[in-house]
Amino acid sequence: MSLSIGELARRTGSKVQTIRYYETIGLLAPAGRTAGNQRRYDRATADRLAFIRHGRALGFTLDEIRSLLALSDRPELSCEAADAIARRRLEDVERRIGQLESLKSELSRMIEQCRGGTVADCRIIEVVADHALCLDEDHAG
Amino acid sequence: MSLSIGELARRTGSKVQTIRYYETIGLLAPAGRTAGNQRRYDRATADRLAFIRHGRALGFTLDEIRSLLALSDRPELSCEAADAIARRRLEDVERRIGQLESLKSELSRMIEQCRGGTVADCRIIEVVADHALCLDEDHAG
DNA sequence: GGTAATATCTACAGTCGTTGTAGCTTCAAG
DNA sequence: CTTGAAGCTACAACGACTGTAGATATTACC
Repeated sequence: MSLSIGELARRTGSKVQTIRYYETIGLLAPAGRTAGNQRRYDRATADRLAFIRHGRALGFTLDEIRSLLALSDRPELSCEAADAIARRRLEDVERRIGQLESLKSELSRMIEQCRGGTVADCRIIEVVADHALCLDEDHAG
Repeated sequence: MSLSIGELARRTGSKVQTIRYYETIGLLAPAGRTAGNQRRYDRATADRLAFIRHGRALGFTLDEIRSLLALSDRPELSCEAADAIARRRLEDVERRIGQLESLKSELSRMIEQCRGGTVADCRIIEVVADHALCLDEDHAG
């Protein structure tokens, strides 16, 4: 099984440039080349890329993914490190959800109070202008 | 009332560079200068900056803030446009919350199933490696 | 007035994770 | 043999800052 970069992109839902980018930052090893200098990929690289893309979809940074990949190459190690990375990510996600919930209620309230009319009495402009009109102080993103 | 850039930064919770950045992209007008070429700010600019920072905290992009600022300068106009911008932002926030909730449950499930041990049987690595192990297909970026 | 610490100035590079572009070469199909 | 798609490299752009280097200005204190 030998894939061109385009096919690999299609199968993993990546863009061609993204794959090349992963190579330049060392997340993927330099691909083998055809006589005409085009990259060819094997199964292992395709799996690795799928891992990366799925990690991204789960919200991990490329650095975290780098660590997870390093771990997955050392199956005999304790998975403590992987656990820590995932927990850190989860905390991040929870914090972000909290922030967004507070934004959501602020925005909803602004929109609800906007009864059309002119900018002069627009609640939206007013609230953005004056933080003190906010219910929640917590939206410091 | 005439503020140095540092004092303005302190009062609005911005960084000095951020204020200069807003000037270079035209979000703030070029500031007046002292004889020694240092920027000085009046009340109006401080208010404008507070508007921008609060808009950012509410999740608006700088382009949206630009529009909101333009509107706030034209109080006689209908506030329909401001309403539309806020609604768009709210939809965005709600979509983002949905995504993050799905990530959150995926991550929690991964962590919960990780019982220590070695990487070889680590649920976290396994799930990142194989999308098919996910409950929810929906965490696409 | 002198000096030292702090603040400000400009200009530019770096962050993160891509995405887009320009100007080539290579490949596959008809 | 030609055409068009796909690949190549190298580099710039995105958004919204943040950091750095090296020069100048201001302020506080003696």
